[in-house]
Amino acid sequence: MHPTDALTIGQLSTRTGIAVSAIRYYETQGLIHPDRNTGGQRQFRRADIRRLSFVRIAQQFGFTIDQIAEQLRMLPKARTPNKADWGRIAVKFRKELDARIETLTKLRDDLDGCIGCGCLSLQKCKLYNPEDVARTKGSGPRYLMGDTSEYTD
Amino acid sequence: MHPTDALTIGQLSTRTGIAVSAIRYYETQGLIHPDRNTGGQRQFRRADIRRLSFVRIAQQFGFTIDQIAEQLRMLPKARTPNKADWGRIAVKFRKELDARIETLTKLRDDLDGCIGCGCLSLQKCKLYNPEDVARTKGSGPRYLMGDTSEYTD
DNA sequence: CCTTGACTTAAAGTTAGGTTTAGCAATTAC
DNA sequence: GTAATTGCTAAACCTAACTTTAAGTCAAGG
Repeated sequence: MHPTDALTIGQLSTRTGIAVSAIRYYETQGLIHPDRNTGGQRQFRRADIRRLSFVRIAQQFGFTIDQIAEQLRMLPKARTPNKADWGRIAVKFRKELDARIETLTKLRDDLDGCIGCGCLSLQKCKLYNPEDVARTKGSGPRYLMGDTSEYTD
Repeated sequence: MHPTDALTIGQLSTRTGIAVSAIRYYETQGLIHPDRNTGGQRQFRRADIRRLSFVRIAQQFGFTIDQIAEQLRMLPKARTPNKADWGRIAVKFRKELDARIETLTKLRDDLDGCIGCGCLSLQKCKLYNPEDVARTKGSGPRYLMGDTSEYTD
């Protein structure tokens, strides 16, 4: 029952638990590059199961599709990725994760300070002035925090 | 120059660093409930500065507008919220934060295991089967992880 | 051969959290 | 008093990450 190791999109979906529509979408985003058979249908390899699984894990970690695509581009194109290849990527993710945990922990500690003072005051509260943001735009008492969005005004 | 403590939307925007359009949006989402003057323009109170600042902090923590609105609904409507009121909310957030840090830390530790084995194998890898998710839907070898999205298929 | 089920594309729809635009009214400044 | 600001609403637009729909093609079984 496995003349070749090719998988249809439906089979890949079943094996990974990822919706068919999502898999097609991932192709448009450059996360996977399936071949096509003579009829134009996608043909995946078993290595794509791992690839897609990696995508889901990375998403769980909070990475965007673009960031994930960037990592995947570092995998060898010529051969099937091996342990070491995946390991290198995992190390990068580990670093990112460390950073995020640290940020969140710092935020939590600042919140602890706030529970004590109950202030939430623009001038005094640490929460409004995390060291890693603010300050920069030096224009009086504005800019509470430089959050993820670009439009601070 | 301050006959009453009422603020226009522009003033509130300046004081909080939040765009006027965002403030209007927050009103549609029930985060703030400004009065109107005779001309139909919004009139905010100084307490709204704190309220909006709280919104931004909560967003930094990763909460959605809906979740934030829910918390804000627990503030007293009759009087201006005091330290104790804000403190109670902060405690709830602290708990949520703790949970998130824990999840992320666990994920990181699992990743550490993976760097060692380099597996990323559906059957064996911890990353695919975090204890807190999976299992539930008991239907063969599917459902890698129950991530944030609803459409697992 | 023909039906059924899986697959194809393109385009439109969805949610979150806003921004932008258009056309008009109220305030403020001179 | 009039011009420049600022504010108002409604509706359209934006990005991410997909899903849904429409209309049609391919593959497998009997």
